[in-house]
Amino acid sequence: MVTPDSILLSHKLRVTDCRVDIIHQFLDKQVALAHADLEDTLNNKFDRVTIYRTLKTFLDKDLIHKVLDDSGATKYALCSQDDHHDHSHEHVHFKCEICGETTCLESISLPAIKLPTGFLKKEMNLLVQGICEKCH
Amino acid sequence: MVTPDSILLSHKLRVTDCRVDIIHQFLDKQVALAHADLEDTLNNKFDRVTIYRTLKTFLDKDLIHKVLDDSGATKYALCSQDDHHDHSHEHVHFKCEICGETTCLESISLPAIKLPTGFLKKEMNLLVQGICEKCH
DNA sequence: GTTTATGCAAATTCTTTGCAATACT
DNA sequence: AGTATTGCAAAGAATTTGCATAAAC
Repeated sequence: MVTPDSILLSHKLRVTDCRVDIIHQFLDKQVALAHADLEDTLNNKFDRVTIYRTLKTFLDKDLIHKVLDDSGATKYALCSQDDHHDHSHEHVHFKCEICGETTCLESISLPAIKLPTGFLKKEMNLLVQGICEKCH
Repeated sequence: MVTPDSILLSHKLRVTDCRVDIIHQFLDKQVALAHADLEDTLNNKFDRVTIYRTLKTFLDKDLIHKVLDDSGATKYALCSQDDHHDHSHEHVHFKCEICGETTCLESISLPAIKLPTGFLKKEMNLLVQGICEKCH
């Protein structure tokens, strides 16, 4: 079973309140979160700086990844905990222009893209924008 | 022929030095530019604030569009000046992780994506990251 | 002449850094 | 006990706002 503690331990990170709470947020809400979202939800339980540092640590340890967004704010989402070995970052995300939420569309796979000669592909991110089921 | 002046006039914007210079940058370099890039290149010719406001105006008038980037900096590129009518924003961009440049791959078209029920697609952006021809 | 854009100053917001105190293993 | 994490203060970037001056039409 996937819990904040098991995620932290498997990534060789110490179990602290702040880290557990932040992972909880990602597990609960199945949407991408920005620093400000976490600050709001955890309402002053932790210092703003601690949240910044926690996100950076998670990013370094490949526990979360950045989610593209055109709003200017950097958003993050949990990396899939299954494929620890092949660290494929092929993501399809959907951003609703009404509620602003970004959801990860795990079910959809990215089609192959043929790049011009000389270009080497390492990672692909597809962001679809429109209106989500809830706001429809 | 596409000139800064013609672009400005067709978008019902006044022709000013700052606007002309910024459009020149976009036409010259065929890569996405951030505010800081423009500030550097135009080296103190215009106030930092004026560049911010110019970018916002261009964005509002659909003269430029945001280009997705995971670095945190907001990047922009000219909208294609041909299809003024069908304002399709289907973009494929390539970001080199060595030089950091983002190029618009006009030649590549985006494959169709089938969204789950209830989702309405309006815009799609594909960002491919890797190593570009120059840095190869 | 009227309207819009610019420059400057200053206010906000966002993010990072240093260091002592605290919590984790 | 030893190492990593947190909170606080403060510094540094990035972005926005107000207002008087200057430029465009």
